[in-house]
Amino acid sequence: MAFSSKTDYGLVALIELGSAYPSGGVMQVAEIAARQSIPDRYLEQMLTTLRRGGILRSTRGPKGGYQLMRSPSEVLVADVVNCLEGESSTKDTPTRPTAEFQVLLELDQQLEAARQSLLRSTSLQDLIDRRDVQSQEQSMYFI
Amino acid sequence: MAFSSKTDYGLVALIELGSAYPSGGVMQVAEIAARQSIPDRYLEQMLTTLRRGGILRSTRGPKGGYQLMRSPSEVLVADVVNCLEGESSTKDTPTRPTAEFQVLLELDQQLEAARQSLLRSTSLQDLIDRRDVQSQEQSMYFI
DNA sequence: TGTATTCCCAACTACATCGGTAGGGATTGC
DNA sequence: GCAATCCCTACCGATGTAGTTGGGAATACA
Repeated sequence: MAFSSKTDYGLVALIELGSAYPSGGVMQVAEIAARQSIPDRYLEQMLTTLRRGGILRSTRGPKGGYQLMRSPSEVLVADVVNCLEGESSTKDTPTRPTAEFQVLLELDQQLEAARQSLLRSTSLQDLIDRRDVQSQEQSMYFI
Repeated sequence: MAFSSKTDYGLVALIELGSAYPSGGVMQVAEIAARQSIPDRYLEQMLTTLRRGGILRSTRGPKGGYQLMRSPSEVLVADVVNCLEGESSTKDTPTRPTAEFQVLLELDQQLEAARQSLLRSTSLQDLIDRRDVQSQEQSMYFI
């Protein structure tokens, strides 16, 4: 049960922006899209959503772009995921009648709680660190 | 992030069959479907899948029906969920190139592991017990 | 002031999946 | 033989996913 492509794209974009954060931290859609080989006009939509969600700020015109509102360690993966996949509106459970369905509802809430707990315990900075560790390991093969 | 209706229907059907297990434990599709108010011709498909998955056994003809292959405490919710939603084949990750996507893949595997862990720690008998406890609580209101 | 650059907003499309319906066949008990 | 039951497979409409596209509005810079 993977993330949707929206969520994936949004997260990798934020990893890029988070990596740039210490040094100014402004990047343009086209730049991020090129580095990650994803469609730029599509990525634009995710960044717009993240801006509306208070995670990014944008500047228009030449030399414009996007940057993080907070530092990478203050952005939780849960924030991002909820922002990006909360999108498709408003499906509250139609509440099936029987006790059996009720039990499944509880089980489902248990699963969702576990998921949120993991997502809340991971920050953007954690993802950046993992990427850096991994890149390091990768380069070891060439020694 | 709820279960699909297939998974829901399959699980409630198994709760019904599990409750009947001590006393013979044969029930017919139409019977289960009526008790849970779900479309019988649709439920048929889920029970077929569960039979192919080795969770149910079936008998045809008059007085036929379905029954559990193992006792409810030997059937894990993980078995059922994997059987029912493993269905729609063939989606192996197209393996995105960058290190950033790799990190997301790991995170996703972490989430999936947590989910499976919870589903593996819950048996059909557990669900039956929870339903019974809940029905008990429900009836307390009428004292 | 003009113009290129960048983000902004919204509509449109192709395709897959979901939830369900439907037709007809195979087995079995009576 | 015949009715009950499961079995297999095709089909269908609605919804969601993964984009594409067509413009508009702000801004740096000449």
